[in-house]
Amino acid sequence: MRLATWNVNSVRARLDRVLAWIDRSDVDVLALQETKCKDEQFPEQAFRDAGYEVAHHGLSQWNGVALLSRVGLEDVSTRFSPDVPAFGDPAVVEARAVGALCGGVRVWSLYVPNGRGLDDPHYAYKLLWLEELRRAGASWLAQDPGAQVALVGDFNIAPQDEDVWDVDVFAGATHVSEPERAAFRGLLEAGYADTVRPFAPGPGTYTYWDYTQLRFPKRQGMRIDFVLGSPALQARVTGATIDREERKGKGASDHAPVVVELDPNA
DNA sequence: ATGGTTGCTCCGCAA
Repeated sequence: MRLATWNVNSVRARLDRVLAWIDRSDVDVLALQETKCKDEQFPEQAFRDAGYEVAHHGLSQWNGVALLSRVGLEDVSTRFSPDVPAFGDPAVVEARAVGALCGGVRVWSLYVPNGRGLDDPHYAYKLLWLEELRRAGASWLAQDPGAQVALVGDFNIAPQDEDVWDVDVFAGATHVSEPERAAFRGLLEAGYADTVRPFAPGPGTYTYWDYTQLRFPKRQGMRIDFVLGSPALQARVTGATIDREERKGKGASDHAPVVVELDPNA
């Protein structure tokens, strides 16, 4: 079974490219982030025609997450906890998570808040959101240590110095701050491992390149998209790739798809 | 040449 995550940065602007990528990547489950549309605007039929069941959660032109699966899509939820932090006035739980049982794996497509700046209210919100995710993730494994759970998506955190092209450039910025990295470590300590890094080690291995400043051709990126797996899921991982090719050319998302191969017999 | 983006929606904001 092939499981992938991809921040597509608008599913409508990139539909042809997403369909083409699905076709050649042969994924069974694809988690999308930043679909940038409401449910009624999501091109559900195009993915159904490609053979996938669809769960989308979008409330506005911002955020938006989806799961596509051709190995079953059951028990869909848009809240990983009853206490997912809300943001704004009025406070709203944003469209940043959708989970479902796909082929025996509980998959969560996650779009972690950006944070914007260390003194921005979005930064505190980001840390709260991550802490609630950690709490929820830990509780699932406390209930069932053998659960196959995948927390996948755009975490908007570069956990290690080598996950950015020049750590000095990010001094005082989000994505690399110690509280964010501690929040990410909290997920690891709860039992979820980075299933991709062993197969795609750094330095210089990234999943995102800013559109500006010619970051992609200069190979100046960030590793901020992850497939975190529970122990039972980790045991099934036989390989992983970051599809850097997909970042090339006209009309590319600023993020590359991240793919994990799972042993079907485990 | 010292810059060089994209998507949404409406001309600013978010990333």
